[in-house]
Amino acid sequence: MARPPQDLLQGTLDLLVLKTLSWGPAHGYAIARWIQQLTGQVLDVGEGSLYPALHRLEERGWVKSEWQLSPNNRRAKFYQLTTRGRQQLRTETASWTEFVDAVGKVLRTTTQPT
Amino acid sequence: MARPPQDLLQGTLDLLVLKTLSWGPAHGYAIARWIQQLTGQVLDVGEGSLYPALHRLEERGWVKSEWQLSPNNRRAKFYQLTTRGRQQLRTETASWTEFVDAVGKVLRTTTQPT
DNA sequence: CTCGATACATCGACCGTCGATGTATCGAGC
DNA sequence: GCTCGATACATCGACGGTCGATGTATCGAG
Repeated sequence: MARPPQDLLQGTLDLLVLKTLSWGPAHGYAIARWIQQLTGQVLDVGEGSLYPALHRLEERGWVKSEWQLSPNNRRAKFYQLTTRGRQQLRTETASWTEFVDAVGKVLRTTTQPT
Repeated sequence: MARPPQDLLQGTLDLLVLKTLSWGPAHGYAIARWIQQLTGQVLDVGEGSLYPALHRLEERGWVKSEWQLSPNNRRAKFYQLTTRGRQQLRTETASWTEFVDAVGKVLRTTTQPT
């Protein structure tokens, strides 16, 4: 009933994934675990959300993928940012900041505007 | 193509509306204009999003409505927070903060976690 | 040999957003 | 009187992203 931070994930997943990939190439499973770990379980990216997102990003030309072997000797599809993806990351980061600031303005307001 | 802050509105509209109503009763049209004004046009709450949201909040018992006359002498439905709505506002504000912090953590990270 | 973790993927249901569209009234200006 | 823009409500269908469930397969540990 109480809205968990989960539901806020909307529209932010792409940004999160792009940012994660800016640290270097990675495969999906690792991305999900890093985000979860970094945020202390606050953000839990389900695989059912992540893989579609990854495919979406690839289709838009922001990432490209390549099959490789993970450090654990398992086959894994490694994703890496493209040039356009890097540009997109900048754009989305800026939008995110602008958005958070805007919401912050409303949350900090205590009296009715005239 | 570039994701406008608009698309981030997801899941935040309820919070925004609840907060707006915490300043005192208001009708839908005014809520939309206040948010738009406060954020310098960054957030543009369409009426097609706002009215469903308002009805949703009412159905959940977080706001209640009453027909009255606006200062301009037009009929308008004034919404006001209920006790449970006030509680909900607190909860959602906390979630929002937690979420923003979590995303911030990821955005501020520059190296791959181990 | 089994089990848990790793790793990929797809599917349908669900829900909220958004643009378009419609109605009606008030006050201002001509 | 008339028209027009702003005020104010509302609904609709299309769209898109998220999520839980489910399925597959492999590796290494015990």
